[in-house]
Amino acid sequence: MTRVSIKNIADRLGVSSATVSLVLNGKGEKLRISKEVAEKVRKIADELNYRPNMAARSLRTGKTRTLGLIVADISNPFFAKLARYIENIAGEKGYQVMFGSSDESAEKFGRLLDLFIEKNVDGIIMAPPQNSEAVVKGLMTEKIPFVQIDRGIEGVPISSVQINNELASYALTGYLIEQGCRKIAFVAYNMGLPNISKRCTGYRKALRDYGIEVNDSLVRSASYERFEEGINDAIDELLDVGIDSIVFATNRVGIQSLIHLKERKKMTGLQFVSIDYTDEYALSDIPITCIEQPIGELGERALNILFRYIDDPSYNVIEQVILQAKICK
Amino acid sequence: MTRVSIKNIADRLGVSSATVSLVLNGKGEKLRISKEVAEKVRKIADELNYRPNMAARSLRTGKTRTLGLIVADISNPFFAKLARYIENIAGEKGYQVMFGSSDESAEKFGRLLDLFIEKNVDGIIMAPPQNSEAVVKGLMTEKIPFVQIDRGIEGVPISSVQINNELASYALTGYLIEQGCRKIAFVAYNMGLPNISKRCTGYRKALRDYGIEVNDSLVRSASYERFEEGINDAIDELLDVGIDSIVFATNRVGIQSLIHLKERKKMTGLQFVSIDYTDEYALSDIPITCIEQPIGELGERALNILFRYIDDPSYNVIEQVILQAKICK
DNA sequence: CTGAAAGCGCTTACAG
DNA sequence: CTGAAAGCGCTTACAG
Repeated sequence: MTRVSIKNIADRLGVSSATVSLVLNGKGEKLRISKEVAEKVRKIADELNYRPNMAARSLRTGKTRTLGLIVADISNPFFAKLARYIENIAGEKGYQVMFGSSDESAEKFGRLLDLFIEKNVDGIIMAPPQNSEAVVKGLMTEKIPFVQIDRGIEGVPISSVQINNELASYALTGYLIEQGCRKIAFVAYNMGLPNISKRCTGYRKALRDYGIEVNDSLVRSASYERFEEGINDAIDELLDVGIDSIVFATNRVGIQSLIHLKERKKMTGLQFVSIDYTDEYALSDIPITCIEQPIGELGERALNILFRYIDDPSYNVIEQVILQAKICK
Repeated sequence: MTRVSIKNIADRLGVSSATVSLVLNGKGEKLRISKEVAEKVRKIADELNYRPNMAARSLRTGKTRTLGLIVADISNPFFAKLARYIENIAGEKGYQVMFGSSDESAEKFGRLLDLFIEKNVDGIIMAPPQNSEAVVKGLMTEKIPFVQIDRGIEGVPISSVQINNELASYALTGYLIEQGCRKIAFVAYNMGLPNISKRCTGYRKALRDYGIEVNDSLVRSASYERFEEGINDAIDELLDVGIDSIVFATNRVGIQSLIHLKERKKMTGLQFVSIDYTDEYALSDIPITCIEQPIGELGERALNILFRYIDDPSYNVIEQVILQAKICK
């Protein structure tokens, strides 16, 4: 049983497929198709359970009503929540979302980009990994609109939506200092990512501004690929060096660090702050001060920009949005 | 600058577009296109940065190399992880994934299904919500293959992959009883979902088998729509009734319950078990015994079945897979 | 070894 | 008010 097409409906009614198409696309009124014909078309389309074939429509119109979303890892709660917001907003406009996880690999990222382009997505939201400058710049020569989220390639005019990473980290570090901490560690992953590196800058700046010397051995980073071991090693080494507090660059970093500290029974006497808030922190007995990212607003802003590009191909203003993220206790 | 097509390449080389298509699809050898021509085609395709237009290919072949995934909520860690496994396995076979969240609403679920069908996805993985029997049965008349995951419409022959929900719950409840608990509560959401209802059955059965009377006032359920309030109310009421332990039907239920209990400072003296393991539990100070779902295997099994349907349209065996999930401490 | 042609299902200017 | 026709970019049997 093959799917019913516009032509099937047209044949059944003895009208042309153009008529059917116009009616079904709500352009019947404007192009003065008679009410009776329109009614018959709609009725039979309904009866036959007609579903438009988007491949055909896309081929004709060049539009797919599909967006591509490339994150580092869809199973990371931050990106999962972001995906959900994006799905909702896109859905309201009649768009579906295709997703892909880059695992912070520029190669994988590039492959996903190619696939999404081949599938003619109307626009792309992406968190570009390290070393993806060339790939992203290449994308600029395609006609497909895109917006960066959570991070942005440095020094390149591409729209992006992110939080004020430096200030977030600065505020958290300052908070620790005011609590009396002096041996403050900074734990992160993939330090080359622009957002992470800014978080590190904010940490360093806060120390300097408060007259505390920056000790590079207190700045640790795991790699994405060997994440758990990397974090565990970092924590072990920091404990050896001697610290009184830690700034976690992301929730994933914080959770793994706390899990390891708990296993080693070394939670006491340390203070923690973290960028990102998660339920894990709420349930943990260690008080931890967080910067909660406005994930909904990140998604909304990014999609607003993207849809503006999509809806008006002549619109070429670059918007780099930086949201302020505040400490929540 | 419009995208380069097969025809552009053909014109450039003075060959037919058929030749180009064959070469680019690796069928040049078999259909004996000369090595020289093939080489030239590949070279120029590369130079011009040719990208196939999938809309055109799909229209012709009827295939999109895209799968649809419908979960309850992509931001729920269980589904987010599932999505990641599905993405990986699909990706290896050259498929992309489009996702949608039903919010446990049959209407929304039906709409997502329609959209995915119109977009010609090659197959669908789905966690059907309550009251979606009619919609799912309707899908059976379409030619598009699909597999249920995490749950399955009861009494209908459709492939599904899920854990042994009843046994999981039975084991957890039995564990509590053996620890000496007698006033054991069961907290869930949307009790009408087949997987949740089975978890409840397992709980009841364990109590009976151990000779403990089932007290219906200890069985509580929140709705998906008013989740937090529902759980909080359930916990409050249970505390009033008096309990010594709780079986959490899912991690989301468990986390919200624990957050509320913690706020009310009522953690002590209670024992907890939960279906699903999460980092939240690991970091919480309350010992909690879990059934960890084999999410990777769920995804892998579901995709294996789905791809078998996709790759061989004549294959029509229905597979209902039930994985055993064991207690992990 | 390669080309000409049909056709997938739609949309849209054009003609009447 | 409606139809005939072209064309989006591909693939694939067919012919030579």
